[in-house]
This record gives sequence, C-alpha cells and structure tokens, in this order.
Amino acid sequence: MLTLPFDDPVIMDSQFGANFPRDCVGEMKVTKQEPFKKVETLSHTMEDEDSEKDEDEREDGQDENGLPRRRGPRKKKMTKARVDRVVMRRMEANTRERNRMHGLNNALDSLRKVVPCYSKTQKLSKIETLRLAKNYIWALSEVLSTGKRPDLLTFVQTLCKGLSQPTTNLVAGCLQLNARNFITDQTNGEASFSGRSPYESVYTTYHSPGVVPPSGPSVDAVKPFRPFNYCNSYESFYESVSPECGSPQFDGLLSPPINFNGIFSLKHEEPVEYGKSCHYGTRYCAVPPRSSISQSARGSSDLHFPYDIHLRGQFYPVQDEVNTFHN
DNA sequence: TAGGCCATCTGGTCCT
DNA sequence: AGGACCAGATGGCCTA
Repeated sequence: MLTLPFDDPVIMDSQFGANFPRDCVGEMKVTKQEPFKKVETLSHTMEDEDSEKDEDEREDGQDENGLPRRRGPRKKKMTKARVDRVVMRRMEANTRERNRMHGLNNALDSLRKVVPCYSKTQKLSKIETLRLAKNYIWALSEVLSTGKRPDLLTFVQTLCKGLSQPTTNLVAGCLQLNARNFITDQTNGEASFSGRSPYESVYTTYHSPGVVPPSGPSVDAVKPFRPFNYCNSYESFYESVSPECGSPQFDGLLSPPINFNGIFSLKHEEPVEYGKSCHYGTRYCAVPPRSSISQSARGSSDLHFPYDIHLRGQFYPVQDEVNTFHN
C-alpha cells in the first residue's frame, strides 16, 4: 500500500519499481474535494509530455528525474486518447468501488436488523455490528450445543463480550437489563456483572436448568431492586405497547416472561419474516426435529426451547405469539 | 478540540 | 485488459 511519502521519488521508485506510475509522482497527493482537479492535472501533465521530447528519445540514459532509465519494456507514449482512457477508467473504477462499498453497507444494515439490538436512531457502528453478530452466533451455538437455556444474564454477557461500553449499554437496554449492573472489564474487554439483575430480583426462585445462578452479593447485602417491570421498560424505550402486557400476569415458577424472542420483538421495524427466509433455518439444522424435541423434553426436564428456533418452516408456538403481536 | 466513525479516492494485487 | 478486492490516505461530521 502507499504508505511512503509521495514527494520522495527515489524511495517511491525503489519501492514500487516499474509498476509505480512515475509520471504521477508529485501529482498524487490529492484531496477528496479535488478528484477532478487531480484528473485535470494528470491530463495536463501527460499532454505536456506529449509535446516534449519523448522518453525514448533521451540520449543521456536518464529519465526525467535524472535517474538511470529502467530496463524492461519501454513505456507507451501517452497520447491524448490514452490519457482520456486512463481518466475514464479511473472514474469507472471509483464508481465501482463506491457501489461495492454501498453493497457492503447494505449487507451490514441487514446484519444490524437481525442482531439482538437494533435501533434506527442509534445505529451500531460497523465494527460493533460485526462483534455483536459474532457474539450472537456464539451464544446461539452454545444454546444448541448444550440444549439448555442460559439465564438472561449469561446470555447478555456473552453478547456484550468485547463490545464498547455504549454498545453494551444499548444491548443491555434492549434486553431490559439495568445497564448499571454491567461493568466492562477494561483489561479483557469482557462485561462483568455486579449486583443483582432485575431478572433475578423478580424471579428469585427461577433457575435455568443446569445453569448456576450468577454469583453476586447476597440478597441481604444489596438493596432490593425496584420490581422489574418489563412492560414499562419496553414502553418507555420503544414508545409502544409491549407485547407482554396483554398476557396474564406472571405469578410464580413458570418461565420468566422475558424470553429470547423478546430480542426480536424489541425492534422498531417489522420482524424478520423467518418463514420466508429459509437461510435462517439452516443455522439450526443440527437441532433435532420438533417431534424428537418434544419427546426428549418429556423425558428430560432439562430441555426447553423458549427461543425462536424454527426448522425450515416449522415454528414454535412462542414465535407465533410474537408474530401475532406484530401482525 | 480530540477522537471515533464514515465515505471516498486511489494504487496495488490477484484473478479471469 | 479489466474487474474485484484490499488497504492507506484524507477530510467531513459528530460527540464527549
């Protein structure tokens, strides 16, 4: 790449050899605001060359910079038509590069809409989108490989690994956790937790099967959290009615009303149409068919799939609930 | 004002 | 030869 100073033709020549357009040395430092100015300068430079003595006609064995002329194929004469062609190709290449980057950005926008935290107003940066997507894939893979539902805290912690503090706050907010409970460990970039989560404070008797509850200060050691109100959080954050508010009030040992479907339902835009996008289903191809899941769930109380897992067109009821709400 | 993020231009490299 | 891809450079915009 061009990391060397352009105004040092000796270095540039030794580094880039015959491939580097020596005619352009001194004209290469252009700003974004003057692309066409540069093109004009290039044209003039080359036109001037045409009118001057051609390089091939030099008799002193040196080029225009006083350096020994290179061996190898001699440069073609830069005619006006040739210059115009070079300029045109450069402009076309710029257009292609712009379109390519736009395509890349569109793909990133698509990715932003399927990761757990999406907001039109507070868009994730490119790097944060990629990091969150990686963590999300990792978290879902863990769910599938273990067949167990992690507690929300673990899930969020996995999502927030390596993310910046603002993004961590955003993700935590999207997942209805109190962001103040997350302290980013600057040494390893992982979000650590201190204090009780609202999740835990409300559902103290709930433990994910096989998952050790997050360790933290004892119940007596901390001030009790204000009862976590999922609906209020949702409505204040998204200024719309929570899909959970229409449900009967949670009153006991059932699974918490927060399920990971909420991740998808907490978006400004319409949810992804999973049924139409079969490529999402392929992510779960390792999951046994629904019938076998039901059988194993009957035999083992460990296996719960509250997530919006679908198998190539097959939906689980909880996804239907979300779709019903959005429809 | 510094730093982060982004869009764009650009030349080099690889591949068809 | 030409297109795709990549990475460096640069300047604009925004925010803390």
